[in-house]
Amino acid sequence: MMSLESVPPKYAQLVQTLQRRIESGTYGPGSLLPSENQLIQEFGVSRPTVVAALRVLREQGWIESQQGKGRFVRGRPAMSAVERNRPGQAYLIRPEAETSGEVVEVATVAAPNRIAALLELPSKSKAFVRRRLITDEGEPSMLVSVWLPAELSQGTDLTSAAPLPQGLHEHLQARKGVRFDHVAEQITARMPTAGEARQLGMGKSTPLLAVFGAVREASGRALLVVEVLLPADRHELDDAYPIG
Amino acid sequence: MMSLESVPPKYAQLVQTLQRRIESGTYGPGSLLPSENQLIQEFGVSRPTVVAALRVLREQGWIESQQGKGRFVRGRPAMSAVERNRPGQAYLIRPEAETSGEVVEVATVAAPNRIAALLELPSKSKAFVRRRLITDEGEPSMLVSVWLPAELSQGTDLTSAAPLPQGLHEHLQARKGVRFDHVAEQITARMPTAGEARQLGMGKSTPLLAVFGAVREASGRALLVVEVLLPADRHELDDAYPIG
DNA sequence: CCTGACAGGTTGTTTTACCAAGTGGAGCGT
DNA sequence: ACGCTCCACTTGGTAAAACAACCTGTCAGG
Repeated sequence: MMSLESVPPKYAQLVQTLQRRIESGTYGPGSLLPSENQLIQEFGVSRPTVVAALRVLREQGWIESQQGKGRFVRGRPAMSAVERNRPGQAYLIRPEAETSGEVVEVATVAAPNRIAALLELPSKSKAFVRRRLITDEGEPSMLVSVWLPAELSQGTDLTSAAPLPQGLHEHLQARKGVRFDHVAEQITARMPTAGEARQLGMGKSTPLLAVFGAVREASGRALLVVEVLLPADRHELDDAYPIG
Repeated sequence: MMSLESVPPKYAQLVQTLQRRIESGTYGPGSLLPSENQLIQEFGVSRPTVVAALRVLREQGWIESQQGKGRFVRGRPAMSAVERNRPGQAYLIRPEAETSGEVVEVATVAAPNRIAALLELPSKSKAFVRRRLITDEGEPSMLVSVWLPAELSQGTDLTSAAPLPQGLHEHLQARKGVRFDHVAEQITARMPTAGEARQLGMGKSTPLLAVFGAVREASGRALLVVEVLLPADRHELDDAYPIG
C-alpha cells in the first residue's frame, strides 16, 4: 500500500517553486525576495525548511543574502552547470557504437613524452593506444585517442578493433575496478603531421587544437589519457566560469 | 568590551578539524567516518551542527554519504578550486602596473564579427579596443586586448595609454557601476598575421592560441571581451574538472 | 535641527525533538 | 541449513524554539 513514486522533500519543492518564480519574472532581478517569515506563512512549512531551500538557491547563485536586510534576486545563474564543450568526455561515458567513427589504430607503442608524463610512467615506457577517427555527417571530424598503461589495458576489450558496446568508464570499472573521479586537461595547438592532415581531410596549413585529458581517480593516480585532435577551422572550445 | 576578533561558527570549525584529519591520514581514503552520534559526543555539539559540517564536506567533495551505511572518506578534493590557468583573468583584477608590458594600441574601430557577437552588438558596430603586449623576462609573451562597447568606455581611463593603477573590475565598478559575474570563454587556434608574428617575436608557421573571454554581469548582459593571443609553442592552457 | 537610543525588522547559528528510509546482523522458526 | 522477521544503527528530513548579529526607521532629548 506504499506509494511507489516518492515525493521530493519539501525544501526541494520550494527550491523549484522559487526558481520558477525568478525565471518567470515574478521575482525580478535585484528585487527583494519575501522574508523567511513570509515564505513560512505562504507555504506552511517550518523555518529550517525555508532556510534549507534558500541556502540551495544561494549556493547555486540564484540569490544573494545580506544579514539584516534580506535576500536579493540575482537571476538564473548562467553558470549553474559550467557548461563546457568538453571533447572526449562523451567518449568516457557513451558506448563507441553510439558515435559514428572507425577504429584506425590499436597498438602498444612507446608513450610520447607528454603521455608518459600525464600517466606518471617512466619516459619511453610502453603504453596502449586506441585511436578512433570520428566522423560527422560523413566527414572526418576529429581524432580521439585513448592511452592506457599496459597493465590497465590487459583483460579489457579495448585491444579489439570492434566497437565497445559499453562506455569506457563502465567497462573499466567492471573489468578493473577503477573509478573515474576527475580530469586534468591540457590544451595546446600545433600544426598537423602529414598523416593527420590526410586522415582528417584538412589543409596542411590549418592548425590543430590538441586536448589532453588525464583521467584520474580520487587519490590522484592517473588512469588514462584521452587525446583529442581538432582541426581548428572546424571546432572551437567553450567554457564558462564565475568570477569573484 | 566586545572581542574584536569574531570566532568562526562551530560547524565551520568542525569542517576545518575534519579536513585536517583527512589530510593527515587520521581518516584514510575509503574508510568510514565516525557516525553522527560519535561526532556529537566527541565535539559536544548538537546533531544539526554536525550535519551542517558534514554537508559542507560532502558538497566540497571530501566525503560521500550513503544512507543507512555511513559517510566515506574520499580524500582531499583535487578539484576544489577547479584550478585553471586562465589567461586574461589576472588582467581583470590586477592593476596594469603590476604586470610587465606596454600598451600598443588604444583605438575605436569596427568590431570584428566575433567580438560584435560576444558583445551582442550589431555587426560592424564601433567598439573600443585597448591592446597590450605582455612581456615575460624581457621577451614578448602574449597579446591581451580588451574590447568594450563605445558607451562603456566613455568616462573611463582606458582611453589613455598610461597604465591603469587599478584592476579593470575595480575601475569599471567605480566609474560605471557594473559588476562582473562570470566569463564565457571561447578557445580557438589560427595562424598569426604578419603583424602579430612580428609583435610576438614568433615564427610565422607557429599557430596561435586565441582565447576570447566574454565578461558578463549576473543578468547575462555582456560587458566586455578579453582577447588573449598566445604563441602555441610557448603557452598551453590547463583545466581540471570533476567527472560523475 | 541634529544626535542618539531604541524598537522591530531581517538573516545567521545552535539546540532539542521526532519521524522516515536504508543497511546489516542477530536470532528465531521452519 | 535456510529463510525470515525483527532490531539496532546509520543518514535524511521536518518542526519548534531560542539567541546573536545586523540594518533601518522612529522618536525623544539635546
